[in-house]
Amino acid sequence: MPSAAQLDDTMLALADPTRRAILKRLARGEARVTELAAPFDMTLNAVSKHIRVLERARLVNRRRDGREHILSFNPKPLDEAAVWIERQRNFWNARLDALERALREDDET
Amino acid sequence: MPSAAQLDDTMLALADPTRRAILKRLARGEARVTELAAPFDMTLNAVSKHIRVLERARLVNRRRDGREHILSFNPKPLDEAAVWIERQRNFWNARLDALERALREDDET
DNA sequence: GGCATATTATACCTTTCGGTTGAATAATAA
DNA sequence: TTATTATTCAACCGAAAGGTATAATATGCC
Repeated sequence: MPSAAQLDDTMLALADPTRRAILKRLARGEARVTELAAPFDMTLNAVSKHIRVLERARLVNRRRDGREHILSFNPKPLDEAAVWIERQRNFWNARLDALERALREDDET
Repeated sequence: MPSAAQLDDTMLALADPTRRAILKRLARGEARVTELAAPFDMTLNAVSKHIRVLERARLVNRRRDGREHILSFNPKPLDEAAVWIERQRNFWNARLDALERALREDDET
């Protein structure tokens, strides 16, 4: 059961194209900060901040190897977000099913 | 193929507990603005703004009936968000599978 | 030691967020 | 017509987002 605050953090982290791109990259394997920053037309500092947002959401873990910080992907919060989304979809579908049932009953009278 | 901007809007809309609660309510059926606002300890105006954010993300549709605005749930952007999340998870799992295969091959030598 | 490299910290700026209050608009009811 | 009800609009506020430039902190290398 993901807390509301955890979902807030996760969704917020996903609500930015730079951060989604970083995650995409990390889903394929670890990387250092500089490597992650390379594709982007912004300061290393800005990317560093984006990484911190991803860390706050626990989507990214940091390990230090000398002066290099090595980032890795943690899918767990993504799972929790997916569960929330799936649940709403289920409620929605259940409602449509009930509506359909009701219409069918109506037909039979 | 959801545009980056569409995903931005969707994720941002989901990154707030009030808006998630509103969506949850709407997944069970339409409601008016006042009805949606009732459970929350904030101004009707604030809720009205949250609804606008949900509309911008196309998660909510508005229909007018006299002076009442009737809001309904649109699951489409939720589907697109789920697809994005699922895709990252797949990349991640593929990577783990490859790692496992590599380890197994190593065993056989 | 001294210099280059990897990364964060701090301070600052502009825009957006989430909320408020108070006024405007539109539709219904008396 | 005059209230009352449903909703938005507009202005404002403090806090956070997303970016910059510059300084600080480690670590690695000669």
